[in-house]
Amino acid sequence: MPDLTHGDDAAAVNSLRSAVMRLSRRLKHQRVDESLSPTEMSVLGTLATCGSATPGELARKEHVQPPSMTRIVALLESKGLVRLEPHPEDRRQKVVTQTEQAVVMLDESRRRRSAFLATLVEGLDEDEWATLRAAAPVLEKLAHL
Amino acid sequence: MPDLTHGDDAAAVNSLRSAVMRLSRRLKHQRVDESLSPTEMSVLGTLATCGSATPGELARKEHVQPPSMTRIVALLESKGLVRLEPHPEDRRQKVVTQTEQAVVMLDESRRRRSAFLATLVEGLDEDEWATLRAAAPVLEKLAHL
DNA sequence: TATTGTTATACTCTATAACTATA
DNA sequence: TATAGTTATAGAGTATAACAATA
Repeated sequence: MPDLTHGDDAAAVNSLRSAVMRLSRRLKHQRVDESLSPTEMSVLGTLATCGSATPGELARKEHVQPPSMTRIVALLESKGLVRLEPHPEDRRQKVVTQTEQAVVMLDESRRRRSAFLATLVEGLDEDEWATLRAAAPVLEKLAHL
Repeated sequence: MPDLTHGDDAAAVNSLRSAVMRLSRRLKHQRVDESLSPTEMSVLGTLATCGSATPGELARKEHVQPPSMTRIVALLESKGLVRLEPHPEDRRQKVVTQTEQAVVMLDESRRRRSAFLATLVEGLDEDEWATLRAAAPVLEKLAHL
């Protein structure tokens, strides 16, 4: 448990916040599928790892309110990227599952995303990129805490 | 210049993108001043380092279109956080400068932001936090490329 | 009575297009 | 003719509040 009252740590926190906000604004524009928002992409990514989930679970994981997730899931279903099934035990809930089409799309899109980020990462040297690569899983953990 | 055709690098890029998007969504809600958007805060941060700039320069730095910056600058001025002066050499341009009030506000807010991020960072161990601290400046560089 | 999900509605932020003033 | 900034307008994404169905 880091001591955030320390000056350097506070500075790092501010630096991190600023960089994350700026980067996210740029990434928003680089969409795999032009018609899919970052959160919609993120939901597909989550489903790719956890298999399937209820709308409520997805809303909590993506830090979005339930009505927003309703809208997102409906849009993804209309595009054939997820399938909605009744919950086996609780008839209030639904189960959202990714379709084969979503798997193919996510896979196919990886190349394009890399292409854009490559243009940014090429501005880094090997050491900087190594630092960032090491930090990626930590950032993911932080985002999920 | 890293080789992004390599599988691990591509995976790191995806991990990075996902984490940055998720984190940014959460940070959006943790505002110093409830009435200031992330971009507005970011503009103040930029002015804190570069002193003053024209609206056009700010729009480019924040990766926002000029009309959006017009709105942001107008809002910041109405709150007494920036001052608008005529450009000394080009009467089409304006010079945006931070006020003393903005300096105080940014300073005062640092504690609060740290308080929130601390709750997340406390979920990391020392090594993870060290990794993230090292990556912060690289992320900033990447965001500015 | 509490919880899951939905519908209706409004708000915030940003973008594009068209305009004004200056270079 | 080109550039800096603005105004007007539209669109995307999200939130809150009120509601329906089920537990």
